[in-house]
Amino acid sequence: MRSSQVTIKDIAKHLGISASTVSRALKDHPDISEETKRMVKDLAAKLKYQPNALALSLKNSKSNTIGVIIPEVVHYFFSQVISGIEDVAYNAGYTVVICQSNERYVREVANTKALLAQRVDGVLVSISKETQDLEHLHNVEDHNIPMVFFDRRCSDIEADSVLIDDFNAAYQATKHLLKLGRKRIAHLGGPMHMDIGRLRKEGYMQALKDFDVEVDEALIFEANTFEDAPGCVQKMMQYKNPPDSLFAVNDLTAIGAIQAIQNMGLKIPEDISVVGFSDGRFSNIINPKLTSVDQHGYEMGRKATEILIKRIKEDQREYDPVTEIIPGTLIVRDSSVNR
Amino acid sequence: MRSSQVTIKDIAKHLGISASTVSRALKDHPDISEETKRMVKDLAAKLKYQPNALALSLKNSKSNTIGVIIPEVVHYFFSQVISGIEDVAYNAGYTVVICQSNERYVREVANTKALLAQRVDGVLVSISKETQDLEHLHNVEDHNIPMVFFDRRCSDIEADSVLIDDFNAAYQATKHLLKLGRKRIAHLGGPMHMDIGRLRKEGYMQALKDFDVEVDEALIFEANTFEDAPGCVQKMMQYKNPPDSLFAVNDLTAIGAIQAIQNMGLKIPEDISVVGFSDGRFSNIINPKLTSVDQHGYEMGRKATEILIKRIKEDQREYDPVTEIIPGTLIVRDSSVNR
DNA sequence: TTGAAAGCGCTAACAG
DNA sequence: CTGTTAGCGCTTTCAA
Repeated sequence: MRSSQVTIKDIAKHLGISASTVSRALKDHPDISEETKRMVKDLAAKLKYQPNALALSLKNSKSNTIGVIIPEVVHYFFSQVISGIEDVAYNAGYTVVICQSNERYVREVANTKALLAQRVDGVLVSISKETQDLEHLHNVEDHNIPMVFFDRRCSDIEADSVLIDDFNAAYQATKHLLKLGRKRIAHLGGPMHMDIGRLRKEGYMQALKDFDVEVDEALIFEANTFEDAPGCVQKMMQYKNPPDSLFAVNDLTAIGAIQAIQNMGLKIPEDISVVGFSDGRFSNIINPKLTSVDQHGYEMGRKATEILIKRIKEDQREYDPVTEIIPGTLIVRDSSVNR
Repeated sequence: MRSSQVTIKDIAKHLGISASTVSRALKDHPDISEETKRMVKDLAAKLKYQPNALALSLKNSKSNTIGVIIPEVVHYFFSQVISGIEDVAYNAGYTVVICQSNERYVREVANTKALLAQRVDGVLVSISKETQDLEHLHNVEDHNIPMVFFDRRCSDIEADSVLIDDFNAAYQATKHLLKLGRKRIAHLGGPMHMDIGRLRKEGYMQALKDFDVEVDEALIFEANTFEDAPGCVQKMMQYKNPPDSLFAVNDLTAIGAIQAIQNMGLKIPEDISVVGFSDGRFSNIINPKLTSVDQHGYEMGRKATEILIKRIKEDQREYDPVTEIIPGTLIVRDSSVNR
C-alpha cells in the first residue's frame, strides 16, 4: 500500500483530540479555541496534510469537477476552447477532466460513461462527427447533470449551447467574395449531418441568393479535410465554366484546395480567391495568407463554462436552455484580395 | 439536491435484497444465482444505474486517475502529447485530468495541489518556463505518487523522464544542410536558459565542427518566434558573406524566416535552404514544404504514460528512475532539397 | 469548546 | 447463495 497519505484521523491521534475537532480547526470554525487551531494547523502543515477531495465529493455528492468531451485536442480551435474552459473553471475552483472522442462515437459514449461515473458536476460537449445516436447524452440529462454544448450542438437535445453564428459567418464570407465580383463560388463543406456543415452551406447559399447568383450544385462538395480538397478542385477545374473562387468549411480544406490550385499553375487570389473558416494558426502562415473566419475559440470556452457553472450553482431541475451565439469575425487576408 | 443518482442501495431496496448481493450480482460474482443476477442487472439497466467512481476510489484509495501538468495545450506539440497520454490511459482504464500551467509558476503549484487533493494515482509533468522552486514537486514525491517528466525535465528531481534528443536532432539537421554543400548556415535559436534552446544550438555547433566549418557568431541569433525571424534575416542578408542556409529552433521561426527570404525575392531552397524543428501541422502546408525534425509528441505522451502506469502498478516506494530518450527524426522536404 | 455517531456509496471479510 | 458489518476520509448534527 502506497498511501502514506495523512488523514484528519492521523492528526487527531497525534494530538489526542477528535477528528471532528481537527476538521473544524482546519476550517476555522468559530467554536474552536485559537490554541487548538494553531496546534492542528501546525501539525497539518508539518505532516503535509492534503484534504482528500474524493471523500469530500462523496460526502457532498458534488465533485467540483467539470467534464469536457471534445473531438480532438490537436485542433487549434479546440485547444483554444480548452484554454478558455480551463481559465474559467480554475478561477471558480473547478477541476477539469478532458476526454477526447477522437471523432469516434464509441469513444464518446465511453467518455460520457466515465464522466458520469466520476460524478462530474457538469459536462461540456462538442459531439463527434460520427455521433447520431444520442442515448448517452440523454443519459446525462436523465441524471440531471447540467450540460452545455459548444461549437457542435445536438439540436435534438434541449441544452444550453454556445455556438458560433455559422450561418451568418458563412454568409459574410460568401458576400465578401461576391463583393469582389466573384460569381462562380465553389463550396467545400459538410458534413451535412452536422449543424456546422449545414449552416455554413446555408449561409453560403443565402448570400448567393441575395446577390442574385444562381446556386450551381456542381460547385458544392461534401469535402472537409485537407485530403478531400484536391480531388474536388481537379474536378471543378475541368468544367467549361470553372469556379472563380472558393469558400471552404474549414481552413485545412481551404489550404488543401489552395495547394491543388497552385499546383495547376493558377494564381491565388487572381485566378481563384479562397476563403476558409475557423481562423487557425495556419492562416497567417501560408502563402498567400488565408482569409478566414475567426471562431473565437477561447471566448467560446469561457462562455460555455460560465453558463455551465451558473447552471451547477442554480441547481434547478428544469430550466429554459439558452443558446449563446458568438459572431464569427471575417478576417480578410491575401487569399481573397489583391495586394 | 440534484442527485437523482441511483445507488446500489436503491436497487437493493426495490428488490428486497441486500446491497452486497446487488454489488456482487453486478460484477458477476460466482456465488450469486443466475436468477438474482438477471433481476439485478435488469433493474440496474432500467434505472440507469451508474457506479459511483468516487466511492470506489475512496474505498480502494486509488482513483484510477492520472494528472497531467502541461504548459499550454494550444501548442501543437503538447496537444499531440496529450493525445498520446489519453490513448494509453484510456486503454488502461485511467481517467486523465489535464491542468495547464500557462507557463506560470503559481498556477503550476495550484495545479499540483489540486491533483494531490484529487488523489491522482500518478502525475505527468512538463514544467513551466518560470519554474525554479521545486517544493511542489517534492511534495508529490513525499506523497509517494509516481511522477514522470516529459519534454521538459527537472534535473534536480529524481524521477522518470521522457525527452527528445535535442542535441542529436539538431546535429542531424545541421549535418543535412552541410551534406547539401551548404557552409554558411545561420541559426535562429534559444531561449538559451532552457535545455531545448541550449542543446539544439550545441548540436548545430558540433555538426559544424565535425565538418570543419567555422562557427560564425554573426550567423547565430537568439530568435525563436515567427515575429523574431524577419529582422534577423534582413540583417544577415546584408552581410557581404550572407548565409546560404538556415536552421531554426522551431518551425514557426523557420516559417517566419522563409517568408522574409521570399519577400526579398530569393528562392527557397535554391538560394537559401531552411530547416525547422518540431514538426508541426504547418510543415506540410506551407510552400515550400518545410524540412523539419519530428519530435514525436504523440509517442512521447504514450511512453511517458506507459512508464507512469507501470510505476503505479509496481507500487514500489523506491525505484531507479529511467530516462527515455526519443530520437528526433529529420524529415526532409522541399525547403532544403530541390525537387 | 469538544466529542461521538452517523452517513455519503461501495466492497470484502465474515457469518449464516 | 445471501446478509451483516465495518470502513475508506470527511463533515455535521446532536449531545455533553
